[in-house]
Amino acid sequence: MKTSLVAVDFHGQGCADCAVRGFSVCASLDQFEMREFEQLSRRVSFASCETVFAQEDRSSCFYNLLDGVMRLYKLLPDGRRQIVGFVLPGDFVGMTTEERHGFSADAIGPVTVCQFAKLPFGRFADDKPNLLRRMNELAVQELNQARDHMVLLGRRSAEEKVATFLVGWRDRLVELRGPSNIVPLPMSRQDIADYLGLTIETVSRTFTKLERDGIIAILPGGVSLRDSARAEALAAA
Amino acid sequence: MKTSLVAVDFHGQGCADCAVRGFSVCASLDQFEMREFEQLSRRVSFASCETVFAQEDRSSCFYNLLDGVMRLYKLLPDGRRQIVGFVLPGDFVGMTTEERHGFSADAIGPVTVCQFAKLPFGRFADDKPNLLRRMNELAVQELNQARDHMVLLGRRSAEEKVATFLVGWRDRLVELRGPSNIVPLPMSRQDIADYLGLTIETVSRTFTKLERDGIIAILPGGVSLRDSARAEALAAA
DNA sequence: GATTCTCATTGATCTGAGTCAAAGACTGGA
DNA sequence: TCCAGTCTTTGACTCAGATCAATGAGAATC
Repeated sequence: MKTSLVAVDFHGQGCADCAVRGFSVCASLDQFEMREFEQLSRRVSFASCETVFAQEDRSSCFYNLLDGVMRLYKLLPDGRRQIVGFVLPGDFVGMTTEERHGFSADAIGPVTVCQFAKLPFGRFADDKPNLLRRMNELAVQELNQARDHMVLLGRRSAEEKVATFLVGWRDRLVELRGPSNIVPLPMSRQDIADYLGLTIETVSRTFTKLERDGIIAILPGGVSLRDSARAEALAAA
Repeated sequence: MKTSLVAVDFHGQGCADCAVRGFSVCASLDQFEMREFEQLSRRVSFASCETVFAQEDRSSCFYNLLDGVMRLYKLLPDGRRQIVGFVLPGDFVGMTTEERHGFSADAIGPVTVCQFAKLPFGRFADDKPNLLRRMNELAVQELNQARDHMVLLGRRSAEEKVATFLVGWRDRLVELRGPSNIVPLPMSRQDIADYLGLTIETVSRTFTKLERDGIIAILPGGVSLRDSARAEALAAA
C-alpha cells in the first residue's frame, strides 16, 4: 500500500483548515484560543519507518497525528516487542507526566504530525477547563481501549484475536472515511502479531483459515470482510 | 487473611481526617474547595465479595477507595474473565465518559469507599483546573500501567508473569505501608490467574516452582520475597 | 528481465500452558 | 471435634500456538 491510508489535506499551516480539527483535542477550543494554540504547534513530517519518539527519550513533546499511521510499542530488554496501539489521524499521542516516554512511536508509511512542546502546552492548558476536560475524555477513552485489549491478550484464542483486530480496525477506519468492508492493513504481519501477542506464523495461518471459511478475502495490502457478521461474532464472544 | 490489608483510620466522616487525603485526587484541592467537595461525597462500606458496580451498570458514581482491596474485571459472554486491575486505598475508580461502566468492581475483603455522584462531581470539577489536571495525571498513570500489563499479557512467560505480579504488588504495598518483603495476597489464586492471563493450576505450579528455587516462601495469605533480586530480574527481562 | 530483498505463507515438529481428575489443606459452623 | 464446603496443590495427559525450516510472491535495483 503506497498511497496514504487516509488522505488528509493541509495546504496551509493553519489550524483553520486542519483536517483533524473537528475531532481531535483542539475541537474543544474556540476561535480565539485556537489562534493562540496555533502559535505553539509545528507541523513535522516523517518518512516511513522513522521514529517519532523512542522509549526512554525525554518526553518533551505531545503529538497530534494529522496524516498516516503510527505504531506504539514497548520493548523488553531481550527484544520481545508488544505493540500497544496503532495511531490514526486525530489521535493524540505522548501525553504523560513522566520525565521519559514509556514507549516508542514510529511511522508506518509517511506521516505528518502536529507537534507541541510539553511546557508551553501545559501552560496554555492550565486555565482552559474545556481543553483539560477534553484531554481527560481522550485519556479515559484510551484507557477503555487498553482494558479491552487486555481481555484480548489474556483471554482470547488466536482466531478471536485476529477477528477482533480486523473488526476493530475496520470500525476505526469507518469513523474516518465512511463505511466500507475493504480493510486496508498498512502494518506488516509482524506488527499484527506483536499487537495480538502471537507469532507471525500464527497470524498468517489464521488469516488463511478465515479466508478458507469465507469470512475474509486476502487482498494485496489488506483484506475484505466478506462475512462481517461472522467476524463480529468471533470478535464478540 | 482476615485482618484488613491496609489499616486506615476514619473515625469521623470528614475529609480533614481522611487517611487517603494526601495522595488521592483530593490532594489537589485547597481547604476551601475541600469543604465544598466534602458535601458531594458519601462514605459507603461493602462486605467481602460484594459488587460495588457491575459491567453495563449505569455509571452514575465515581469512587475513591479508602480501605480494603477491590478487583476490576471484564467478562466475556461465555464467562471468561480478565481482571484488569487491583485497587488499593487512594486509587480513584470509575472515571468514564461513557453511559455505562465497561467493567465490574467488587470487594476483596471488606471495603470502604468515598462515593461521588458523577454529575455534581463534574459540575464541581468544571472550573477547577487543579482537580482536572490531577485527574489527568491519574488517568495517564493508569494508562501507563495498562500498557505495561499489555506487555506482560502478550509477551511474557508464566514464570515472568507471576514474578512481575509479586514484585509489582509488593511495590504498591510498600508505597502505602513502608518497606517489607512480606507480600500479603488478599486475592485468590483464581484472581491472580485471571489477572495474569493464566489458569489457576499454572499459577499454583509457578508459585511452587518459585518456592523450590528459593525465590519466594509461600505463607498463609501471602508470600515472602526471599530473593527479591532474582524476582526483580525475572520481572525485568 | 535477471537478481536481490523482504515479507508472507506453509509444513513438520515441539513445548509451555491448558485440561481433566484427584488429593490435600483450610475455614467456618454445628 | 467433626463435617462440609471451598480453595490450593499435584499429577497425567492434551493441544493451541510456538519454533524451526523451506518455499513462494512481490517490490526494488541494476
